[in-house]
Amino acid sequence: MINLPKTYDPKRVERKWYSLWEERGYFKGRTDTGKPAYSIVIPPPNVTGSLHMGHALNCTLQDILIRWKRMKGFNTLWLPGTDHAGIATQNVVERQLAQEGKTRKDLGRTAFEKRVWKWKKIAEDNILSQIRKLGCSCDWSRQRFTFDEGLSRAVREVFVRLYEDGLIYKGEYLVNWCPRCRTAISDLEVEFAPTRGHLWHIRYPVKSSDEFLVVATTRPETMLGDTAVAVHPDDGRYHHLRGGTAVLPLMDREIPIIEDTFVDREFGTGAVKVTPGHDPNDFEAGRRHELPIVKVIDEDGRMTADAGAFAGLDRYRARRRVAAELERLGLLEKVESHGHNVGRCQRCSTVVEPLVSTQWFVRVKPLARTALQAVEDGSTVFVPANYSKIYSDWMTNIHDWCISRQLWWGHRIPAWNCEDCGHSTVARTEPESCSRCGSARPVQESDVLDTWFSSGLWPFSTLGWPDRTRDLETFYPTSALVTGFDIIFFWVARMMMLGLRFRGDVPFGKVFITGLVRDPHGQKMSKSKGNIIDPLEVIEEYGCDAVRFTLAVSAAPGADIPFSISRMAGYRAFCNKIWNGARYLLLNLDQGLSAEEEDIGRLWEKGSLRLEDRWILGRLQQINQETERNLERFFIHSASNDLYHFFWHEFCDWYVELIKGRINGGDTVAAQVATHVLERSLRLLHPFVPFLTEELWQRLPHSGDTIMLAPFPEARPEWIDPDDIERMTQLQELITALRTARAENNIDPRRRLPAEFTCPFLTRGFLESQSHHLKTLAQLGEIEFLDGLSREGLRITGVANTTQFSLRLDQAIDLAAEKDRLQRQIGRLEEDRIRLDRKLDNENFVRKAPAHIVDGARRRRQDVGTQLNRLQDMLHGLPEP
RNA sequence: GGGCGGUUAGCUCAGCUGGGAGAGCGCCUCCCUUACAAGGAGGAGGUCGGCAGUUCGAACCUGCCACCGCCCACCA
Repeated sequence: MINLPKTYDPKRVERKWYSLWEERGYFKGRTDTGKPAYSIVIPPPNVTGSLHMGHALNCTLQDILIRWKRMKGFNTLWLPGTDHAGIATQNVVERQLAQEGKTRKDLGRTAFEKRVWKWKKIAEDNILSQIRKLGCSCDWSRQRFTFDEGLSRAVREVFVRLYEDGLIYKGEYLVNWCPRCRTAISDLEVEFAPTRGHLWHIRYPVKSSDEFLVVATTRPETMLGDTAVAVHPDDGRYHHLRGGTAVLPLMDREIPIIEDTFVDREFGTGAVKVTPGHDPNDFEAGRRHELPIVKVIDEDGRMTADAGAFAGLDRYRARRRVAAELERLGLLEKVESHGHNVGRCQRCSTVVEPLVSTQWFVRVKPLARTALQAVEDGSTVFVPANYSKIYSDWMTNIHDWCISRQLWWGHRIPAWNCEDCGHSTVARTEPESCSRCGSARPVQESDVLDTWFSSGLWPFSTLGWPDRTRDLETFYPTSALVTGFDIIFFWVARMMMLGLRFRGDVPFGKVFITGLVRDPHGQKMSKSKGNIIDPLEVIEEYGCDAVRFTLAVSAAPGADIPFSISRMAGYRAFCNKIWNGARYLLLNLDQGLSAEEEDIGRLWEKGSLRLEDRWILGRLQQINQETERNLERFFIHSASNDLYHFFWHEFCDWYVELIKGRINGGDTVAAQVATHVLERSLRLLHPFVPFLTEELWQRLPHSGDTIMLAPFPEARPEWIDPDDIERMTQLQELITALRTARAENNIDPRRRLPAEFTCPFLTRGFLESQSHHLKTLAQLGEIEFLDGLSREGLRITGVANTTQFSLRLDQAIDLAAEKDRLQRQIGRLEEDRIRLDRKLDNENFVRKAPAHIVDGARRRRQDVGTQLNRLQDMLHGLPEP
């Protein structure tokens, strides 16, 4: 006897199967097969901590795709790995050090790097075990890390080639600087937030005049670095000052009054102080007008020696002091409250300081052109499609990318600076001498690369590039990328540019953009709100398959996902339902029964199948087709939802209930069909709920070692018979109407009631053939078919489609309630009748609408008429209360 | 300042190519019927944000408006 517990126990099952799958090498991609490849590279999680719900969603979706394609016979590869995440990881470790009262400088670079590597190991082990707990079928033999030996080689190769092609340059420019992280960051790493501040109006004396030029600024401390005042060339108010000079207060520096169209005449006084050293606009203006740059704020956010009396002060302190000093001198005209955007460091929220420094940049325009083209011509397709516009807009307006970081954790820039002539020699390996002056004293650049530089290579660096490997040949370009909208620019765009540049082909054919996983009320999950749901905790409590299914069914493309615990409980129940549906069949099955497609085909041809068999087989084919279609277009929410409904509410609720009598009577046909449908359903469900389906599949008759490698079912459209499905629907509606009538009259569900039916001739034949089902599922006794219903005795009555029924009672019912029920039903039908009449009376509708729509309306109108007549009849037939 | 998305049942959301408004959870009634109480049967609940237009027909297409959210942008 088969021993299956009454409820599904995920823990036991999950432990068992994952290690077996992995040990047997089922996850491995191959290079020695003629099968078409389907590959995905994981968006590598940062080694900063543990996985959150977003990762769980992302991984689940990828695993669904990979498992599906694997079953479809593709040579699949899902390549896992992690990201060294430069600045983010360095910050994590620095925080740990701070707990010990230390800074990274106390350790020194080498010891600090060692410390980060130690942490990396811990975080990575943790992350990888979490990915395994999610059931992900990654090829662990190909696991990569953005900072491992091979990938570092790829990074150097790319850097050198870009440099040689003139696409990387070093120079002194204004960059975004984080004074806390003490590094330059890219434009993307600055997050702007509306902030309430002030607008200081400052009087700049005009040289050789009593006049003042009033400028407005939100950052008075930067005035110390002003090297001009700008007005609009068409601004009549200032024409008399053309070519003039202003005297910078506090510094007593003479600065020119320049004219430039970047000035907005409407804003403030129409005169702008120009600080090329600390403002992006002013920097540009400074270059146009060849203005000197005075750097008054340093890398720590303190005032430099060039800030005169304010040197050494923190920038905010300096702001207050400058304002106070101006006030004292009567040069502060007014201070207004002012709202504006302030940029902060993405990693630490410190207010970013624009300052001039020497950095390395990628000239991205040439790269962006190809990357733009590839999306326009459909080589890479975004799902949902509207993201391609967001991508294109960004690519079109792209600025050069600052790639150097003054950090310790990351790929050292492969450039060696000459101690003698200052030249940078860029090379794949350490050069013996300076490439310009030949000096033997080149020292490697201490800066590291932006972490996205290495992740931008991920789709090919992980496959062995720059070597020409079988892996590259087989799996590049990858098939799909699954990722969040938040890293389209950071990551997707860079991969597109670099993939096209170095592989001559897009890195992926499809980009599936997922939304944000939110808390059950649609709020963003965050530590401060305390509403974080830990994937591991819910897996522990509800089982991996329930968590996966919840994520899958919620994942409408591009939409955010409120992760609902109550919903997950519902899907855990679904897992249990699958378990018990299978359990029922297994407990009642003959061992050795064969339920392969050919067996069912023979039964079909011999005509041994009954209506319910043909119906469920037809529905299975339809669901199979739909699942395929939906997965193909990344409608994972629809695919999973359809399967849910089919398995539970069609297979279990109807089919299994319909055949119980046959099963008890030893009908092997029913057993075969049921087993077949179950086995196919498990395969269809496997990508979504891998553990449960494997566990059950192993107990069913089949060939093969694992459901993972069993073929994904292919629909047989010839098994879809619309007539069967239509008739079955009618039967279901009648049974439901009978149940409703009983329930609403509070009839004991166990009591069998004798029934009379009146219906059209054709329906009668059909119902007679299905009367056993009516008896079982609606708890009926004797059934009679009459031309008109008799009226004697106590009865409850009802109607479904064209069939009228009457159930004889031997107990009193609440006549008022029954009357009320009939009237409600009549009311609803009356509304339908009016609506349909209006439609059909409309000549235009009849003339212009497609024939099948008009026919459908006519048929419905007829049915509604019949039902109404019958209900009226019944209502009048009710005895007075 | 530009761009994108959303507004559907008490809650959270589906609704594909325009043609009888759906799911899960919650709520109410009945039932522990030997697959499953993490279950079964039934029920209540919606002017599909507003207005206008296109159409025989609009939750769906178009325009305007309102509110919410997101992204991008150098307004001192």
